[in-house]
Amino acid sequence: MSKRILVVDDEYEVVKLVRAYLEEAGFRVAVASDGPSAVAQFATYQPALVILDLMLPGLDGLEVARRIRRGSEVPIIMLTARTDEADRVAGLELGADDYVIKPFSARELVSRVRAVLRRAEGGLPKQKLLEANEIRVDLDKHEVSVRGQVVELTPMEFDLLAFLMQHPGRVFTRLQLLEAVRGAAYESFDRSIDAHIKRLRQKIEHDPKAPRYVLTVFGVGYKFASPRDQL
Amino acid sequence: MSKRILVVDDEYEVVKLVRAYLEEAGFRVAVASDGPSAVAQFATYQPALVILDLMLPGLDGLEVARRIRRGSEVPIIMLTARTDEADRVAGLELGADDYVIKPFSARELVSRVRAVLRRAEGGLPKQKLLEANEIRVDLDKHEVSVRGQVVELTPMEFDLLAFLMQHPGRVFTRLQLLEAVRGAAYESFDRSIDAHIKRLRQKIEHDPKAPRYVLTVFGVGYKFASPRDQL
DNA sequence: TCAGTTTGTCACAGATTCGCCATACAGATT
DNA sequence: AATCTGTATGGCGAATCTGTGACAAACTGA
Repeated sequence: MSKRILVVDDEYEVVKLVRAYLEEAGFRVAVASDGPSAVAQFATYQPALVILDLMLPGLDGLEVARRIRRGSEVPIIMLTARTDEADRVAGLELGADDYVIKPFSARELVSRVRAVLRRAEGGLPKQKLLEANEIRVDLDKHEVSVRGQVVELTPMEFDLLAFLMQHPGRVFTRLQLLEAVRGAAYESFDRSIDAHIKRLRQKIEHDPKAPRYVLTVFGVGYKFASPRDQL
Repeated sequence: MSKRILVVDDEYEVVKLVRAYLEEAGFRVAVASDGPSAVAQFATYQPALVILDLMLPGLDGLEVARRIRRGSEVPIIMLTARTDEADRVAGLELGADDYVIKPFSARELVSRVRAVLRRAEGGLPKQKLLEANEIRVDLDKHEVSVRGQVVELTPMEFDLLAFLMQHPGRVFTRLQLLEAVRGAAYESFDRSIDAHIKRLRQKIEHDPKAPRYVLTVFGVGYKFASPRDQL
């Protein structure tokens, strides 16, 4: 009972490669090369997962995602261009389960497919709401609130907070944070993280001078307070 | 215990730059400028990762990759020209783990190297929790607790403790400890270790005067008590 | 284009940690 | 016991790390 996967991309070479890898990994694969046929294929083929290029002729990739989401909770992995921050955010807002930045390695793609499927069938309801005491992050709505008050964060601030909250207690170096939030292609010095942390604290901490959530680990980096710490 | 990386490229300037960045990032680097010597170097040097230019004189880069793959699962990062979609795809088919498009930023390359290595070794479950009786060290959270009580350590103290606990029972000289904790070429008086040990004991030992965990080996150095000793 | 955001960088102040010294203590050697 | 070598400790200035405000650059959306 191998799983079915729908691959939507208009570059023949990419499709061929991805298909080969996925089939080798034991999946059954269907392919669509444009938006309308993707939607059609999805309806008839009922895949367990969709891999979707955001750049499509005809119907835009985001639009395809929207239509699929309209009637299904199927996991979606987005393929995006390296630079396209805006698309990435938009994709996540639509509930993409993961995204892979082009150019990607086929190996990596397969391992992400496995990871996403594992998560999906693990019965774990997708974690789209991060909470810690009085702070709430809604990944779907891309919205943060503190004590019920909605707080406006910049993309960088939001990504930082979301990432840290997904690993409470764990310490990350500035480089790790840059990489997590900006991908491998970042071009800035790691101290720029300090500035973002500062701005973030000013927006979500009650007393930014004595932070309770976004904590500094001297000589290492930053972490989100683990539940115990917040007491 | 820094990782070895093999860089294969025929452009001297590129190699020089990449090597400088990688070494600064703490890797050891070997270089080859053509296919045959790349294969030879790979065999003798046994790197943890290979960075491979697809455009090589003599033996083609793809061929090099094929030969390396024949006997090894070592991660490979390909360097490709921007335009060459076909090569890119071919490279991935051979199981390259990532590829970087020329011209690339050296910084990006380094961070991709880190990412690929992290993924590669991520497979093996690594010991991220060190325990000994009542002392617990969580490497991820960068947190130490004694009898459930969290203890604040400075970076030096934390690194020392973590290192010693990873080799319980084994004795290290002060110089070895300095090197392990501060990296190879570190100049400082090895007696400074004494001070760190002292402060460490005061934080984690029940009776710092009669330590049970961080033990002195007279005339040699220090060790973490082996399980037997702690009884 | 232009105004308003967002982000990156710099410089400096404040906080923390480290290296090292002087000295006291402990273990080895005769 | 006397002596010598090695280790522990307290403390202080130097070195390192972080927080912050200011400003410039990059980016967005009208």
